[in-house]
Amino acid sequence: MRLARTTATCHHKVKDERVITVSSIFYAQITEEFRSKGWFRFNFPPPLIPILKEPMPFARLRMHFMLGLRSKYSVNLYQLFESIINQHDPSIELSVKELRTVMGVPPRKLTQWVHLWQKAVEPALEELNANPAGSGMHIEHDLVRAGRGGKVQAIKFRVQKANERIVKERTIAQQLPSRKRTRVKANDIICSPIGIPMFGERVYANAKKAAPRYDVYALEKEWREWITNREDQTPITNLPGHFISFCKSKASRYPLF
DNA sequence: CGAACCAAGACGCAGGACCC
DNA sequence: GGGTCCTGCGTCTTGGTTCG
Repeated sequence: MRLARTTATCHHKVKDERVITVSSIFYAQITEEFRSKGWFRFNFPPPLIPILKEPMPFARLRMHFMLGLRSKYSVNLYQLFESIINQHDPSIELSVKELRTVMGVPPRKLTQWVHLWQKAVEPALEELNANPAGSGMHIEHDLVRAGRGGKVQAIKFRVQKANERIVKERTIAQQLPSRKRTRVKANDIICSPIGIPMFGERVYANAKKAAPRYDVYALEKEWREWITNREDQTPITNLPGHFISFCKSKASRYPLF
């Protein structure tokens, strides 16, 4: 319940137009019977789905490492670097103003470059580079100068994965099943707490087509009981397809008019 | 509960070097 | 020559923790 009340605010673009989306992170609807059996069914709000499907804004953070960082500026820079490290070109150039925003420097604080550098940027880079095994990365930088005195205009960061991270990611990639062998689409199954997984909206939509006028959720309950109690416990490779066939068979034998 | 302590963060200054 | 940077140092503020 608490999670369902958590809201997300996303700044993104829709057809070259800047949009702010404010939404709950998911909504939940479940019968008392399913709840008593330990099932939890949730759906993502429609405005959030295209945002969640876009992988670029997301990064996998190492929380144990992040929590050990001493400076708030180290934390913010670490999040930035994790967001670009998997890109083809894992580098980013930020103006001083953008750097201040990214690092979360309050307005009218560290206004001189020397202070920003000495007290925020340099200590943060040193902290992240001091433990490449923990951060999983190594960061290099170049200062972009211009004008009299060579005033710093921008800073370019280049992020490299640490060797341990490269080896680990290769190992994980080798352990993943081949995509060609994956018959069930990811959208078809929402979560799998125990036993038979719950289905996504696409499966229910197809089930409604297969069994018009039927309550597909009641059919699902019937199907799950049958699956659980059947004598022949041969594994079913395509559960969503099996459920839809069950609905189709039921509707053809007992059509509702 | 309040004082003492500590670390992080913020800011200032001096002197020298560099760039336009 | 003026503007800016860097290094090094010191001081102050703030927030959190520890201890009596």
